[in-house]
Amino acid sequence: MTSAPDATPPAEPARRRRRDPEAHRAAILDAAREAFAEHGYALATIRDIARRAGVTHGLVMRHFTSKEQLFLCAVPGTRDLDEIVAGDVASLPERVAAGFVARMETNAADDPFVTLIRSAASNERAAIDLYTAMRRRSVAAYRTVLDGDDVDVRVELMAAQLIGVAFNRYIVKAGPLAAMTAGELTAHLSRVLRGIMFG
Amino acid sequence: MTSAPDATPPAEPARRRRRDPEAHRAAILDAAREAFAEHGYALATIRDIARRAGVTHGLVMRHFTSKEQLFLCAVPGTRDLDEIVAGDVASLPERVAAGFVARMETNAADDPFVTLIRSAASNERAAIDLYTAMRRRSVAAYRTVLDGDDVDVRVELMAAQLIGVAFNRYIVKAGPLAAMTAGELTAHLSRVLRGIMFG
DNA sequence: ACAAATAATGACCAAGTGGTCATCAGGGAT
DNA sequence: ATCCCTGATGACCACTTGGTCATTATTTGT
Repeated sequence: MTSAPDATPPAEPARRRRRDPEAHRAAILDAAREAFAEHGYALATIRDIARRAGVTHGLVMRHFTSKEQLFLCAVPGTRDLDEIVAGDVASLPERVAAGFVARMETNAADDPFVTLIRSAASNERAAIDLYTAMRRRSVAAYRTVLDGDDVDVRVELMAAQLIGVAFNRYIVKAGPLAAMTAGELTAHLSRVLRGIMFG
Repeated sequence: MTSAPDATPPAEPARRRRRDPEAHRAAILDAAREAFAEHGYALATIRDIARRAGVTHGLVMRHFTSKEQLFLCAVPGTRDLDEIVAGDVASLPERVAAGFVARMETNAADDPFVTLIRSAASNERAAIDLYTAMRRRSVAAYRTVLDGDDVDVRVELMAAQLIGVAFNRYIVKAGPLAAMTAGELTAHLSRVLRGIMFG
């Protein structure tokens, strides 16, 4: 019976069992956002998430029932797009570019955009659904200020550009797009998005 | 008619052990290309590849030593880009768009482009390396016909556009970009690429 | 002070992974 | 025919995964 769980590693020998469901739940969600963005849905593991949150993987299951549920709870939809879109149409490309870069630059580490790109690779239903919902919402937002029957296509082409840029700069992190400054990126993106939107 | 021509009974009870290393090697490579494109590096499994190739997973290991080796052998670099690039610069965007769409449309199922996008999501060294090599080669090809100090950036922005489009149309397979015909896609892509390249 | 309620744990499970290896069998050379 | 090299197999290994559940420890109500 040497079932000693772990012979007191130097750090914390008497780690008292905390009892605080709300805090734990929040910690798990944060950890999940991080892990899912870092590895994508399929490759992120519940145990790793539990470790980051400082709890056991059993507790994660207790709170969220399944990996898919956790994913759905942790990864939010797109935020603040409406604010960016609102305004005069002429400068829309600049606002979109600036908004995108600002958002990604401050914390690409657990941005849903990155998460969904990484996750969609695995054909996981949950990820595809979230991605679809996100796209639908984007198109709807743009529709409030743009018109024309090919708005959808143009919005989609802009989204494609952003996906590609995100892929290179924030996922693969190599090449010219990853090397340039945020300002330069914004400038290039403004020009390209303008071309897509109004070209 | 009434007598069943039992050339191939539903299940093969006496599956004789074939001995044909070259054919098997080729079959494994084909199966690997397919599987890696379908699931990405991390999520593709050697056993599944073996199954598709009609051999045992032990044989796959025997031929390729490791999953990473198999990946490197199976996923080739970009082909035929030089031919597309060669020609008058004025119509480059159209040729690139048409070449891209033609290639993806005929067999996106095991295109290295899709494979690398799906694989890079998992931060796998082998995938990242292949992707980097592919990008380097692309830039080199374009450099033979274009000049200017921001060629690299423009090429990268075009690549980003193609990645985004590939992501929507051939990976997620949803939305306007997935719904339109190949011809329409080519037209849109021509316009957008032209804007990126010469805008 | 005690007991009921329940948050948290950790042992456990079946399934699946990449990788190893003793063994077997096909077929060319003799 | 026979031998023997080696292509091919499948049992096996250590490990990881998502998920379950009996136990244990901590609050809270009384």
